[in-house]
Amino acid sequence: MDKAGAGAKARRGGNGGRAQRAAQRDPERTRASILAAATVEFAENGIGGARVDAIAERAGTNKRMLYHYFGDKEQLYLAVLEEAYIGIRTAEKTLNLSDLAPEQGVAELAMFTWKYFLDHPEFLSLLGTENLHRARWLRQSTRLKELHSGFIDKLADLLDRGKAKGLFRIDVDPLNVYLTIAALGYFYLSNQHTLTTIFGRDLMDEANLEAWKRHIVQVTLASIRR
Amino acid sequence: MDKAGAGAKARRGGNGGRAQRAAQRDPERTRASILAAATVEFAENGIGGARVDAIAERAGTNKRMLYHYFGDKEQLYLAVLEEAYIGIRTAEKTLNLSDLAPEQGVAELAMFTWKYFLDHPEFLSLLGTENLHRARWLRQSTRLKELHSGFIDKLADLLDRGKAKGLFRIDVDPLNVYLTIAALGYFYLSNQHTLTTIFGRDLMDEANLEAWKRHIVQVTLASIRR
DNA sequence: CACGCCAGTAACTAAACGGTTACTTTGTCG
DNA sequence: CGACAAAGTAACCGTTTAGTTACTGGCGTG
Repeated sequence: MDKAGAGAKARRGGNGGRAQRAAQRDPERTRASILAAATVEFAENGIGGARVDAIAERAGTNKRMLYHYFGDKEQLYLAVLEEAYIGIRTAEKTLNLSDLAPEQGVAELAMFTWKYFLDHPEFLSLLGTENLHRARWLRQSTRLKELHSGFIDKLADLLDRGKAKGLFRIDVDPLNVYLTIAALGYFYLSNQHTLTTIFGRDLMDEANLEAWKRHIVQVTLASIRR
Repeated sequence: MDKAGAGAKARRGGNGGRAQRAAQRDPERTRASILAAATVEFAENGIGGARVDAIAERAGTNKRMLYHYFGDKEQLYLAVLEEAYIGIRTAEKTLNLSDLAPEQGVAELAMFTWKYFLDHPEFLSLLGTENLHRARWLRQSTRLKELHSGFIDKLADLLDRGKAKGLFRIDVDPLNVYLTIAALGYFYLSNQHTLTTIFGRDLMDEANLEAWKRHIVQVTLASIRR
């Protein structure tokens, strides 16, 4: 219907200044919009509840294209999962901990993780789905195996500096610190619906979100200080 | 095949000593075995991935009985969820915190929660499924709404005693303490597969499990002490 | 400038799925 | 005993689902 409307995506660069209006035919855009639609569908319904037809419709295309670009439902899911992990790994790189004082650095890491989880509920949901299936797709993905988190090494340096200054206990384990931060953020957000129902407190209220962020920082720091 | 073998379930009590061998026809047992099979199936596959035929087969019966006792797939799922919540609430009652010293009590609560999660992976999985669907069935269940956790009140008393003795900070919030304990246990276990894959450490190794239990206690206490 | 290739469409298919029907078996109670 | 109710079975049904086929239309290249 509104084919002309949107993007004005130009394929400038690389091909000698041939700036021309985007065609109705645009493989990159089609592929991207299928991926975006699939991310929503898989995040909302899990892998068993996701519908291929729904993805195609949401993407504004049809099933044939979906199979053309991604092979089948499972490979599409894998592409979604890979993109989600690439997203957080990319974001992680923007965080520079090496310039900060140890306590400040841990606080920044905690707040960064919290904000990322808060801004990307689909990532949390996909993690949940992937764990339900015992990381079946994650394990099978060569791309993702290479893409390990840089956090742990950075965090280890930060903690070492804190230990040297006598701020942190010497037996503090970097992975445990990261797991602590991730656990506090993940559980609060991913289980918000059952928790809100049972405890009758709206966890997504602005004030409560802010309080929990401070709680994560406080708990993390309290657990590593001498 | 082995119909005669197992249960020797007797319907003693309440019916005037009429102790007789369990018949092949046993509504209670059939219902229970459907429920048990459904718990496994829903926990393993989520609601969208669970198969009614698989449940019937696993239960050693057929679909007609499943529909006879539970109505439809969604009501069966609700029954499974209700039973899971009843399970943890029942277990909670065995825990007596009022006789313990404040720090000891918090430690007991943390270890109890950890052990319950560790022993009941299906409960964690069902929680995940329920949250994926925004607590749709939990909210709709009148039975579960009445069944709120007794923990928070008990914990509040315990914390108050600790505050009076000058052990805990006065601004400590009972729900936050419980969320902290639950978060640390839930995340570690429910995300074990992706975490193990990415960080290359077997989180379910006996030594690591024990270390994480101590970690939960330590973190929780460190976060509430003055 | 036409030819081949790739993006895109819509209608189709076979299998799987949730749910039902028609029927048999077993235990209970007047 | 016999009749009624509830437990149990298996075959069946209509719909939904993942995946495919047969086709159309636009774009770059030789």
